[in-house]
Amino acid sequence: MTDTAPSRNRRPLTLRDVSEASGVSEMTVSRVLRNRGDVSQTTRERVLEAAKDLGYVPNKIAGALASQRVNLVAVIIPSLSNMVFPEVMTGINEVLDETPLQPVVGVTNYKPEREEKVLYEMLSWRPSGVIIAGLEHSDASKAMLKAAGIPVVEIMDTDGQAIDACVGISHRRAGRKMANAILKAGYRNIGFLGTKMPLDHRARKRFEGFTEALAKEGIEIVDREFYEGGSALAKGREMTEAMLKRTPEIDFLYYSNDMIGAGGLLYCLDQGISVPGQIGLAGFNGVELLDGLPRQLATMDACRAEIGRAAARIIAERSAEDGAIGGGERIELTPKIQPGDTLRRR
Amino acid sequence: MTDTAPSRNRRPLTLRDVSEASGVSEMTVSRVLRNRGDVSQTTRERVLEAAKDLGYVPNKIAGALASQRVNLVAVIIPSLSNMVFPEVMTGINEVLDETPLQPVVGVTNYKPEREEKVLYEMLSWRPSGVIIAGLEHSDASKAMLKAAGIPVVEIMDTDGQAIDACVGISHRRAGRKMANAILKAGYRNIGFLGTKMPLDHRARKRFEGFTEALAKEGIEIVDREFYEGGSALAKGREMTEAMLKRTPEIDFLYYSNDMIGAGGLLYCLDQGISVPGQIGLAGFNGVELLDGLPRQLATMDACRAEIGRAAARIIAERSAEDGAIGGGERIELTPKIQPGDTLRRR
DNA sequence: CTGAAAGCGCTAACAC
DNA sequence: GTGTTAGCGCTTTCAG
Repeated sequence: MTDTAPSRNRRPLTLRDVSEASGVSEMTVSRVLRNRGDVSQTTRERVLEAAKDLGYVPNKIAGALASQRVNLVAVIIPSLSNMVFPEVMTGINEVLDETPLQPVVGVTNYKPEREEKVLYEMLSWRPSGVIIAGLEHSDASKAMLKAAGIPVVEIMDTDGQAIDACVGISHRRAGRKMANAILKAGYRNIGFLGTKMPLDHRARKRFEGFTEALAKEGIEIVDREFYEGGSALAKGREMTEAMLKRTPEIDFLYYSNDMIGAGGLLYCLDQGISVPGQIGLAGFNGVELLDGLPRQLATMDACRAEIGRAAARIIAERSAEDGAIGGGERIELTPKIQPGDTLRRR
Repeated sequence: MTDTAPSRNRRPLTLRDVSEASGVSEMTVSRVLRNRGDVSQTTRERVLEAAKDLGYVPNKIAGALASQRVNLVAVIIPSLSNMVFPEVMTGINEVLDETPLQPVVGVTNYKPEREEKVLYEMLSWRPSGVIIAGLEHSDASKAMLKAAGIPVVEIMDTDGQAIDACVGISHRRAGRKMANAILKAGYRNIGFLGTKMPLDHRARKRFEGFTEALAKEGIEIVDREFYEGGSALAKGREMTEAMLKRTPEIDFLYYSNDMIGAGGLLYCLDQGISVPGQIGLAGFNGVELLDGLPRQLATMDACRAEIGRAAARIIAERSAEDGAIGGGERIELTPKIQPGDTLRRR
């Protein structure tokens, strides 16, 4: 803090510093640093060396203001601790890495008011595009997205009205598909276990599609249970135990995600319940994380990485064609059932 | 795309638009929107209404350039799919939510050259501070961090020389501690299972501390195995099987993370191996995710959330006192052993 | 191939 | 309380 204090509050270097150090005009320095326009080999080298010597880092704020171009893509998702969104991010990164675009993520914790705030904050940096999870947003959020004048891709879900482009799966259809597979396998006394989150619209839609398809065959869920908080694995265990004790005639358990499903599976194995003979089980998501359990849980791949890739591609393409908006692309992917070892085969 | 095409390439609204719409000077509009300085109640309302009507979103780029202030904190981490970094993020968010600061995350995938690129990219937005995982960085990265003139907090690890501030645990000490606990429990034929990643310095340091403490008691690891890629749970199973077949005298398996440890645990239970009697097991990280397994794996809490909180606090404090740099705070947290059910008690 | 001038949209620092 | 004047550090545009 005294004699050897690190240079504090040092003025950051500017183009002008590089210009003076290299004896080349600011403009030419700028051209060299951006690889724009023709610059002679000699000046180029001189500039590069000066910049490196000084440790110059360009100021993107100024650059963005001057060029009216910001190579940022806002990515707005509900959660990171979910295992599903990191995979979406991977897909997004994969595509954006090939472009000048950079993702910036914001997390909403499934709260509309947080989404609104995060969105406002991100839009105020004037990104080149927005990738946002879900089709349900507050009116204010929708208004902002429409007014932003940049490409908007809503991801994960296709059941509803998109603002602009949209990439995802139909969760309603996914629920129906699983219901039909379960019925076809001969199960009839079905219990449902899910999260309490009323704002997880995709889980809700899966549930709706599920019950709807059962209803079509004149079947109703015999029991249901919802949880919140805590370790999903442990919760899956507890809920399964509670439900099986309460409703012993159950022969199938449908879980709204793989983690609680895995908990249930472990419980059943512990109890010596025969799976999938006595009881069948299924989850949702296809999380690779769980490969390695004693049995492979039946599940459905949510196409996470592909959703990320497709969304990023849309932004990248439109951004290349000068930020055209309103393309309205709609990509519905088709999740496949992975029967694993917990869904009886007929 | 034709008649009802959404307004494309609309010029974004500026302060001037709000100024004109409300009949108040740009400066006053700016004051209202930032809650700065005294503005009469009437004009304030008039401005707010105009801004809302128009759907004005301030341009932070221009604001940041003019004020030389950017309320962004760069957070640079190796991975998101790890379960450990999301928890660090949670801690960071918790603290920054109370401040005007906003985290922006960059992911390096454990690659120094990517770290360099991500860092450069982020620094070029002139953030108020940097939180970066690890103490090992390329020379260029170190130079950038030193030259940036902003608070830098290196997190997760304290074994080494920090650039500025530092918050974490000593992984070497953590490794030693676990080794001593294992020896004290009476195990002598110890195998190690870890990741192949040579760039995961923290795993490496744990391993070093571990073998060092064993050596002090004249003991050497009897076998070791490293993996890469794939589902950690499945890999843990496979590696464990391979090692136990190869080296049947083993009585303890130390895993470099909880996921492979859990795989090993499941394998042992499958095989009817008595845990922790016949074989003891331990992992590292204390991932809550795994609560709910048939047995609780012995592990060590890495203090992830607290690390995030402490790091964010340092940035927030220094940022409040005008971005002072070189504070050099050093916070070493002490991870505790959670013996769970897989470490014999004496 | 290189340079000079004029902003980008906002805010700091003053006047009034 | 409110308005005016200069920039912030870069890039665009146009002239050489």
